[in-house]
Amino acid sequence: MLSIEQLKNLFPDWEQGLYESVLEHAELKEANAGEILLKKGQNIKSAMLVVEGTIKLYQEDEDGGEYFMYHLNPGEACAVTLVCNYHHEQSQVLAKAITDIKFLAIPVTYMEKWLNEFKSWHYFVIKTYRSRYEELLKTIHEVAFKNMDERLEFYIKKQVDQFGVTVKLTHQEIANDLNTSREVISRLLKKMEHNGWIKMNRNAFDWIKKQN
Amino acid sequence: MLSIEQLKNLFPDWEQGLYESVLEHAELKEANAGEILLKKGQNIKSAMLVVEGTIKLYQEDEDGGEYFMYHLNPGEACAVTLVCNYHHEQSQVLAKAITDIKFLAIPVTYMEKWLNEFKSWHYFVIKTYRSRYEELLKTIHEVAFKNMDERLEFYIKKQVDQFGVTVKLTHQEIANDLNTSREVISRLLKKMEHNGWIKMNRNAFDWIKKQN
DNA sequence: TGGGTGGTGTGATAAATATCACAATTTAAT
DNA sequence: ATTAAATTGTGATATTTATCACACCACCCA
Repeated sequence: MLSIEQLKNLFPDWEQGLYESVLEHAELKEANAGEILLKKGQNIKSAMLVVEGTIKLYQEDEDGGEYFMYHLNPGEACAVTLVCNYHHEQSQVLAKAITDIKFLAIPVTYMEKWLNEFKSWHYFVIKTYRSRYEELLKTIHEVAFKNMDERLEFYIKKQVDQFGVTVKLTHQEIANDLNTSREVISRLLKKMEHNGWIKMNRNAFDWIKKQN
Repeated sequence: MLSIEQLKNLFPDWEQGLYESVLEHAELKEANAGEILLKKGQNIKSAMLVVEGTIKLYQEDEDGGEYFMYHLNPGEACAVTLVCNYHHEQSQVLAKAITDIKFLAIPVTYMEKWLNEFKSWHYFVIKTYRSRYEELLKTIHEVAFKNMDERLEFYIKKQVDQFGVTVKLTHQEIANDLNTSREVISRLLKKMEHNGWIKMNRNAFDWIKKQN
């Protein structure tokens, strides 16, 4: 299990009692890069708090299409699984481990209990929802108003923020995340290379565009 | 001002003290159909709880494009304005009165105070965020995966749920809400008419498609 | 009653993206 | 080293949506 100091580093705004209750009742789980942590339609039985690694949240179409929404990092919670007051909630989204990860799984019963006991848990839940709500707003803005070239740039920048200037993704993987085809991404990346925005390698490229 | 009974009807899950505090500190405001209640980039100084009428939440592009997200009805709160703990938050979205409306404006200072005093306010805020988060998920699903014909059907159904089977909107208004052009909507509606899904009139049409 | 005005219909064309086909290249495996 | 698999490049074509141009029609109103 985690030490209370580790918990405090990850979640600095909590109350003392909350740390103790988390240590007592949450389960520390691990998953490997590539594992699906949350399927569409799956019943939610515990909340997920990221301890280590990165999780990707995305939507899935009936025909297998995907659309990337945002990443979850250590110290963040999966809003979808914070189903206070709602039992038997079904997930509308997918969560996949991008790296090897560790996370705390909190049974829904305790999530509700803590709402009554810990103010800091309340704030944490609200803060989580608010920040994810804002991520979704950005996603809608992109997909509703922008063409693929701009959406690709937006996507790459998120990858760069997350993992650094070397983006280790194949064209196909990017195309999946943006619900388009590999050819489209290949052509747009080639154009970015001509413009001097990226330096391409096999299975990866570097983002070298100077901002403004 | 409202009576405490009206408040209880609108927000049945609150504590007694919360009703009283709302009556004391919230301002009951009115607005006419068509009025913009929240502009993009506007500083949020009070939360909006709908008492009467319907509010439309949508996003705006830099080039004037729009995209409809969801409606707010009596008993619901605008998630964007529930900026607990965050001061000087800027709105990323627009809110417009679709009908004449009445709403309660709650100063941010009280919103935070109530988080400490009333459990039911906490639940209300969390519930609000959760339901709006889910609306945004649906919106992303439509705009990321569906063609305009399906998005139009999805849109019309939301209008029907809100205002009944007679949709009183011009093709241009629908086109604005879906960030497309009037011609596209006209042609798709014509197709729906041929398929027997709608009966068209001037400035309005009836949704007559039988479900499944 | 005869213009406006706003709403709708529709063809022609352009632009963005999707899809198909296949070549070329790099890496991994034997 | 040689083959197989994965990745990328690229032309051709189809589909979807956007844009332009203009006709037509209903309704208000001076």
